[in-house]
Amino acid sequence: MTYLNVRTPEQIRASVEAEKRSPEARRYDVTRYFRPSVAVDLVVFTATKNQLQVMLVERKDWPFKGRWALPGGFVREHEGLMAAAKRELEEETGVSDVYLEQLRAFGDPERDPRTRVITVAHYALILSERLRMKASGDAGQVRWWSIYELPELAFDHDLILDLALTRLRSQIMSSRVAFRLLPEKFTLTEIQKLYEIILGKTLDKRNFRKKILSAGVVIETDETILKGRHRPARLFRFNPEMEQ
Amino acid sequence: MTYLNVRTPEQIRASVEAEKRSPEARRYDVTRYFRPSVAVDLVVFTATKNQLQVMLVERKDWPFKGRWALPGGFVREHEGLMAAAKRELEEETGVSDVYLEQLRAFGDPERDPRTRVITVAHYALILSERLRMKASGDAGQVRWWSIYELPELAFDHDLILDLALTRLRSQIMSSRVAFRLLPEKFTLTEIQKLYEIILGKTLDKRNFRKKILSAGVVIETDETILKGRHRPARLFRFNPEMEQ
DNA sequence: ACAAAAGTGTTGAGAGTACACCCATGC
DNA sequence: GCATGGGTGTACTCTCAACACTTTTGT
Repeated sequence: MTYLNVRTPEQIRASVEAEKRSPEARRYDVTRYFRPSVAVDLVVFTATKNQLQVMLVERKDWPFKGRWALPGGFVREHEGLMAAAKRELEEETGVSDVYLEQLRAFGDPERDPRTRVITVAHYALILSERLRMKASGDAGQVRWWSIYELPELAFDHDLILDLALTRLRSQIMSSRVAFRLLPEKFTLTEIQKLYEIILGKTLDKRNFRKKILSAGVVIETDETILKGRHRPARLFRFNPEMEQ
Repeated sequence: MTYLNVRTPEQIRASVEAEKRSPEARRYDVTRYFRPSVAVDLVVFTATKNQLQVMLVERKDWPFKGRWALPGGFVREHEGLMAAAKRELEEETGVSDVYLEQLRAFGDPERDPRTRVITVAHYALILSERLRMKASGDAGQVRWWSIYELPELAFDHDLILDLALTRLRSQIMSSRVAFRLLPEKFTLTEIQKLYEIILGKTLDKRNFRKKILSAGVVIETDETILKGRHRPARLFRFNPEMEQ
């Protein structure tokens, strides 16, 4: 969309500094309006044990003692939404470079019984092997739950999870996000298993391979891997040119 | 997604009332965290004069005097995000039942030079004939702009508009949103013109008709309309069963 | 030799695309 | 009768889905 004039971060920052100290600033004080708390919540998916799993934390704080919820927390004053989500995820898991994408904001006035909290939901994909989960802050235990055997969730987190799952499934076939859930080198059967876990249905082996290979998203390596008394499988890696 | 347990609004409200007055409430006061201002912004599209047009308001308030921006405003204390967007749109245009959908939240800490404002962007589709735009509140003039001849926009509204346009174009072929931009009865040529305006390219008449008719989204009426010295056109109406 | 997963092609159906002429009307 | 937009069908290509047997290894 080249016909839209997008201001650079430098231009924005310059105007901020120039205008913030203007004598007119006080007259138009927007902070007089109602200000809600703003949080970020994360739907963190991983695929293990033939199940698509989602990360939940057990809340210890009032009024949720013992209820499970999505990891998340409040946005800080000088922090973007994505940055807040990244920080919360790292605090909870110790992992820093993950695939993160915003879903949308949830702002029902009664979604949080404590006070008005608007939350911006994100979803993340993560290799479970990289994880070393730790409890932190107000949160108690952190663990993976199969999406087919979920506990009752706090707030409107069931709605958020539902949306995240729908989004993940609709993106998986048309984009390359699934490769965020795979190690550097993998077999075609491993990718297929992953797709089957995410979509919740079996796929035809020949059609799947044809599609993956003709899409050019994987590159054949000259390595094979042997996992049992049968023919060894060829290893592939993701084609970095297909990042889009 | 039947395996997710979604709480009903009644259940949520009940727990709110039960828990809000608990003696523990004060100990876990979440309002001690930083609270930004939260706004909703609207990308309102219409199609007229062979152009896709977007509604912009001229700001009179500091520090934007004379700059154009998307219509929008702050979310109130007991108001959902969609409700806030609807209210702002009605204040600005007098029109109440429009198609509205959330895009996503924009929260760059420096997107607003006055203070930290997180905005939840929405897009709307509206029949321009129904409009009676009025200036209101802090806003000056309101008018339609062709998406191909836009002024420089305030804030990050160029980014938001860009996203809305991309979303509209990708939804138009797979969903029924386009019919929100048409009167009750219309000719097939009128729909085609609308699609061409939105997508910014010409379409093949025979293929377009084949697709629209076989999708079952329109119902033939027994009326025709005569607009010039040529064969009269058949009028169709939207099939309400295809709402999805 | 056999168990177990890896690997490999063809066919039919449906969707999308390209393309050109007759029809009904007002003037 | 002619100008103007309304209305119609066919052929090709490409994508998707269904479907079964051979290969390579360890034991």
